[in-house]
Amino acid sequence: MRARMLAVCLELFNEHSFSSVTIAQIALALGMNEGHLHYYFQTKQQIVLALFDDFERGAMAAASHGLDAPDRPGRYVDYLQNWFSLMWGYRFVYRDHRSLHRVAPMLPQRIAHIYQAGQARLRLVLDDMAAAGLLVASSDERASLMVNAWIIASYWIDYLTISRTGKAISRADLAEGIHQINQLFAPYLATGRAGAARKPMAKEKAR
Amino acid sequence: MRARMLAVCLELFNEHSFSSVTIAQIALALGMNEGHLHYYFQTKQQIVLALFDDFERGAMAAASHGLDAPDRPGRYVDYLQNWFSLMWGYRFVYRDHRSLHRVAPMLPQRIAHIYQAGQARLRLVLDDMAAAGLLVASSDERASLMVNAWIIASYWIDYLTISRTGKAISRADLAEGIHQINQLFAPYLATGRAGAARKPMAKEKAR
DNA sequence: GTCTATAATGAGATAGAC
DNA sequence: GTCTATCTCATTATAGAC
Repeated sequence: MRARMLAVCLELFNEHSFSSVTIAQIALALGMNEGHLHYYFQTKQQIVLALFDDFERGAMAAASHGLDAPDRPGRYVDYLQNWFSLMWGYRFVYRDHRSLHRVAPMLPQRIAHIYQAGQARLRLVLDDMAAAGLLVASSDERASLMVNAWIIASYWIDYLTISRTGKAISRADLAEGIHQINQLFAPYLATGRAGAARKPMAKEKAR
Repeated sequence: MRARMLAVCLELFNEHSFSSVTIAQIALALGMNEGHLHYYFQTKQQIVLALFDDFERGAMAAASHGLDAPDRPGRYVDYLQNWFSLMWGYRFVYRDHRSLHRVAPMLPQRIAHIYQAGQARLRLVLDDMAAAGLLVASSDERASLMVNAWIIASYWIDYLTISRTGKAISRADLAEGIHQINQLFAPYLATGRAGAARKPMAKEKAR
């Protein structure tokens, strides 16, 4: 039962927003009484914390995805898609983190922690790629790339939502975001259209 | 009087957030009575609309900044700093646009419009730079660069705020954001450290 | 113009019958 | 477990005296 309730809440929060979805609306969607909902979750905070636990687990898993197979080809693509997929599934966390903050003041710290862990892992992926000769970028360049990639990925959905006012966006629109990230890396890729034009210099060492 | 009130509101909204700052707090900061505040602005919507008008004007001005002197050296730097400065001055608009939406449902459209206009102008700047030989990037590459630059710029403050939980961020932290944008363009710059490594190919035409 | 009530909402949460 | 009724609380907005 709890699982179904959380699934419905996730759906509603993602589709609308955390603050605009009231307990009454959740109860309605569940076909249960408003008061009865409090039988399972006393407060709205408990709902959001339960959902956030799932998100946190997913984020940690996505961040570590493929760390065991550093030089598998296509790992980079998998990694990106995995990450975008998670962000789509829990887009309310990104979009509404300020209203979440209001009802669950401990979340910002946990979000910051996820950011740190995720960015550290992403950095490792880039370092691996550099070591494998797939990416030609200095340590500083990799640092900038990592931050820029992180920002574009994290805010892609929000950016799209604002740009296309009115029109709803779908999971399919993530592809465009992935394309933007690819374009970010293109100049540094050892293979590929744009990267071909850039010859690594002697002073640029992989590590 | 209205001007002073708006200045105080802007300050409060930027510092805290639109939704968490109540009419009572605004009145307190102004040293006036809560009821009396409604004498100047009947609703909170009117306050936010007045502030948004200013932001909109600023945004349009910043977007057009230097369009008349296409090839002035340093124009690019000016443009960026101007834009970041505006975003800092009205950061509550970026940060709290969802709560603004709630009280002023017409804002999303106006924000989308500003995005469109701003992005179109930014695209012109990049085209100018390409035409002047400062930027070596195909039309597609410029399109991607524009979007990525827009996203990084628009969300830099939010990104920092989340990353550095607890610690307040200041106007000085914008420099780092500008650095990230510069790094984004670096591989495509005809001059500059990273760009030096990238030789333009014959098939890459400026336009 | 300025203030003191006070109304009007809208939401989350609780008590207690069944 | 499920429902009805109610409480509390914050916040915006209004009415009207001065």
